[in-house]
Amino acid sequence: MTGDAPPTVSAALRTGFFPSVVAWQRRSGRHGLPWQGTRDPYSVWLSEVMLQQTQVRTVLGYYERFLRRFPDVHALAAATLDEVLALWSGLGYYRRARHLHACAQTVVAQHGGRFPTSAAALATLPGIGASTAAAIAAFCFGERCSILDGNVRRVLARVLADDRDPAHPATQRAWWTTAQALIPDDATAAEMAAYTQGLMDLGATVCTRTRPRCDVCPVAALCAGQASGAPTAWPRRSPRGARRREAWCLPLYVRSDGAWWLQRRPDRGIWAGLWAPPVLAQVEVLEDWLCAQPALAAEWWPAFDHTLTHRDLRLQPLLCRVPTDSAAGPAPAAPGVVADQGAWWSPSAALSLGLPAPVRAWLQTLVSGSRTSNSR
DNA sequence: AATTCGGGGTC
DNA sequence: GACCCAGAATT
Repeated sequence: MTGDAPPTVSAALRTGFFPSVVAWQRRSGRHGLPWQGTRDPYSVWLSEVMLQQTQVRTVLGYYERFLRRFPDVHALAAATLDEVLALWSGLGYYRRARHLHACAQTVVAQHGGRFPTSAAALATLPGIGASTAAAIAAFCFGERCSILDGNVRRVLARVLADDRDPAHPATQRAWWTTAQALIPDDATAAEMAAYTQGLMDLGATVCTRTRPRCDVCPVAALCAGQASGAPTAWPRRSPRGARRREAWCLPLYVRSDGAWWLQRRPDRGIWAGLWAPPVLAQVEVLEDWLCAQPALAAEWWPAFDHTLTHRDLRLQPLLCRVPTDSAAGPAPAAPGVVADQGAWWSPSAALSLGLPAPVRAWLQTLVSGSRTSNSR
């Protein structure tokens, strides 16, 4: 199918897709995930936000830990952002954690601690977009609304043999319309829950990216992609986006009497709100500083790479010691240090903070003493 | 409409 | 490496 018009949903699809997915989910879908088997909007919301752009396997450990610490929306709303970020540390897309916290506070302050019950109302809350709102509304309240995540986009593109660019907004609008049209007017709440889960399960376990298992697919008979014999031709690959840029990143680990100086990163940008050492973008700044203070020894540790969505970071850790009595005192006089945004932390305390993954990895390496430094 | 947000997994 | 993953917010 080509062009900008929404794809026509055939009568066969309109009548057959939904019940096939529902029946298949009940028989062969996933049922044991920790966020299943509940209609508690808080639990469902937490799982949906964690699962945004994140695979189930990655989320599993985080979800249980988070729910133990914050068992309901009131506990989460009463927490500090630092506590939330600490539990989110390593999961990435930290704006999600900030929105999660803000959303909990909004639900408590403006909705009496109860989540809105419609997708439209849910979508007005921080961090809840159209797809997440639909997931919560369908799972918890049986609303007849469709999700449209990466799995569903892939399934739809194949079922419709739709050649349009998945990244194009017009394509997304058309697929929202199609997805909605696949839901019967008389779908029950229980069916909506099974259907929504079934769409996710189908994309995750059957209609996979590289090796779709059309032989066990409940909608294979309705699928134009399968009929073509080459279902992996869809979804069409987007034209290459912007290439990741390389960036040097020189974290300056300042140590004093066993304590580490860490400071909170700005509210915007990479690793927003997390704790990290001062990060220099240019080595010259540090070298000038060191030349002026020959008594301080700086150690250069092996550089390593860390990939983000839009950056190829090349991290060059630097280790610097300052006099032993300063750990209880003021901020070190070092490049990049912002005194009122930082503090000294013991190793164990530091590792309980919200840290960027490479910072956590490096601190752990250092604390465990499994490596020796390259003194210079 | 295009960019900006992490980190980990797969092939 | 390329691509993807239960996307959303911002500009």
